[in-house]
Order: sequence, then C-alpha cells, then structure tokens
Amino acid sequence: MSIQARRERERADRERLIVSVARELAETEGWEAVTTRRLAERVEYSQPVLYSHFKGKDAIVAAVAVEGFADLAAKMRAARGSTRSPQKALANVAAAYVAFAEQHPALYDAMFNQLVSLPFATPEAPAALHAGFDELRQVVRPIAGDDNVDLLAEVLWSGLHGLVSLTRGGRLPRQDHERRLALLLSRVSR
Amino acid sequence: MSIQARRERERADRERLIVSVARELAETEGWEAVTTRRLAERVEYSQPVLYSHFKGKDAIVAAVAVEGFADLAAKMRAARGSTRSPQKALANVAAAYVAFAEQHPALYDAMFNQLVSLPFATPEAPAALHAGFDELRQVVRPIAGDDNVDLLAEVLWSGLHGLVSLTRGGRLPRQDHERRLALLLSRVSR
DNA sequence: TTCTTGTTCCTAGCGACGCTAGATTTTGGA
DNA sequence: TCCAAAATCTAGCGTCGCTAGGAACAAGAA
Repeated sequence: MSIQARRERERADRERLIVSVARELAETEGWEAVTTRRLAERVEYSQPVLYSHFKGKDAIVAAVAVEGFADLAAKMRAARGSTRSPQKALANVAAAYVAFAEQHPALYDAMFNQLVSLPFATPEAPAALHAGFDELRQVVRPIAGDDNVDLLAEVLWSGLHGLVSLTRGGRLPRQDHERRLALLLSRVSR
Repeated sequence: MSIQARRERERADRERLIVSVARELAETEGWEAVTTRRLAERVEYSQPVLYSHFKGKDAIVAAVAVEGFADLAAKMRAARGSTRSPQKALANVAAAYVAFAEQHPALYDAMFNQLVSLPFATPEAPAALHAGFDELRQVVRPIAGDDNVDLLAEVLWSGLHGLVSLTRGGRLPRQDHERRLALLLSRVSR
C-alpha cells in the first residue's frame, strides 16, 4: 500500500520536473530548443518516459502554459492590490499584463500561440485561466457603464493581447509602446 | 540577349508558381501540410530548385504573407469605398479585416504568427503593408480628436488583431464575436 | 555537325525531429 | 531465492529542412 503511494509520489515529482525543465529550457533558449531528446536528457531519463506522462509534446507545452496562466493571474491580482481608483486599477493590471508578456515571451507564446488545443472558454478550462479572466472582469466593472462586463473584459483582453503580440512580432515599433497602451486604456475606459 | 531574357522570364514565372502553390496548399490543408517535398512535387521540380529561388522555407512563407497583405489592403480599401459617415467607414473596414482573417486563416497565420523576420515598421517593409496600415489611418482620422492618428490606428489594429487571434485560437467563444467587435469599435471611436 | 564549356537540375543523403515497438532491467512479494 | 510484473531503455521508423556532388542539357566554337 504505502509502497504504491511512494511510487505515485515519485511519478508526480518527475512529472513536475519535466514541466519545469521544459519551461526553463523554453524561457532560456526558446521553444525551438525544446525537443523531446534534449528534454529527456535534462530530466535524466530516456525519451519514452516523457510519453508515459504526457500524450505528446503538445501536452507538455500545455502544462507549461497552464503554469503561465497561474503566474499571470497572480501578477494581475497583485497589481490590482487594493487600488482605490478604477482608472489606476485598470492601468496597473494592464501594465502587469504587458510586463508579464515582455518578461516571459516564451511562456506567453505557449499560452497564446504555440497551443491550440487547451480547453478555454468552457468550464473545463484550467482554474488559473478563469482566475486571470476574473481579474480583468473586476477591473473593468466600474467602467462598463451600460455595456456587458464580460464582453468589455474580453475586448480589453483582445486589445492587450493584440498590442503585445504585434509588438513582439516586430509589427509595431517598440518605441511608442507606452503611449499606445495609455491610448488603448483611455479609449476603452470611457 | 533575348534568350537570357526568356530564361529570366521563365524563372520569374516559376517563382510565382512556387508562391501560389504554397499559398493554395496552405489555404486548403494548413501550413503543417506545406513541406518542401510536397511543394516541390506539386511544382513538378525537385526540392533543390526551391532553394535556388528562396533562401529557405521561411522566405516562401514570407512571400505568401506579402501576397496576403496586398489582398487584405485591397479588401479594406474596397470596404471603405466612398462611405460618407466616419462611423460607417470604420465599421466597414473593421468588418472587412475580421472577415479576411476568418476566410483566410492560413494566410492570416503567415502574416502574423508564422513569420517573425519580415521588415515591418520600417521603410523597407513591403508596399502592401503600408497600404493596409494607411487604410486604418484613413478610417481613424475623423475619430482621433486630440489623439495622434498613427497611434490610434495602431491601437485599432491591435484590438482587431487581438479579437481575431484570440477567437481563432479558441480563447474567445465564437458566439458573441459580432458584439465584441461592435463594443471595441464603439469604445475606440469616442 | 561535332566538341567544349558552363549552366541547370536531380539523386542521394545528412542530421534532427516526434514518436513507438520490443527487449531489458529493476522491483517487490512468494 | 526465484518469479511475475512493472519500469525503463535501446533502437529504429517515417518525416522534416536543407545541401553536396554528379548527370543532363543547352549554347557557342571549331
């Protein structure tokens, strides 16, 4: 009995190890450096072990992405803090979102580009995902007026994501990034 | 003299053929089906001829993307037409943008996701790219107020791109797509 | 018309990828 | 101590982007 418990514990540890090594490798060298061979080598197991934990490479990327969503949600929560002014709260959370994307480009990639198959706008979506979206909802509520809060949160999210992803892809010059963000917020918030 | 001209003409034809076959293959079967082998087979040449035209596969994708930018710019231009009302013009152009992304997902992917190395926010950027951005500028000018027109055009672009790409990735439910778009426009345009 | 020279193009193959079948080692219990 | 089962590895499949080196071809000279 206890011995099986130990085995399960070890398996869970190894699974966490795989995910964190994948994440670290992606964050330091980019996703193109994350191959099943390299990953297996760093985890100090052979390739097939990866497939006893995850259905395929995509599933590993997905696991990393879920970590990313949790981190992002936490960052946004912290940024909102106990800010009184709705405008300030909005600005802080938006800035946190953008900063997260800039500081963790590979993670952000996994969350929004790499991956297509994570359940999202459904109840089965990871909790961290709902938590992150809730932050946007909170911060948007005071400025929604007659508009639907959920919809406005989604629109804000779209604006932030668009800004971030066009900038990261070189589509927008990095130069006026701050001004664009400020303009987006000022327009969205009236 | 004339014979070399013929050769150059044939080379140019073949290059166009490669790009259009790549585009067709991508649009019908997705980019993961566009391999250099399959492409070469459909063009009825061997793989290495691709590399005598393009530096690598990325360059072929880039060529397809440039076609995409031209098409998108044309669609937006047509949508604006001679619309009188600034609001209507904005709505039409935005709808055209979104429709293009929905009708040509693979093309849109090449333009905004697949590719990182196209020169963008610089003078060397393909003309079609400037043309497309100009459309946004035109349509945004009347609603800019005291704000910088270029910046507002970029913000609008970000919003549209965010909406499109989150929806396409399953991050936003397709259901209220229209309402989100309307909300984005109403917020941005005051 | 035949030969030579330079270009064009293809065959074959390299290293790396994600993934898996089957052999081998390790493990815990009889 | 031995055995069955579980865990793990070795080896390899098919595919990828890309390229070296040779074969086939065309154009000008003899």
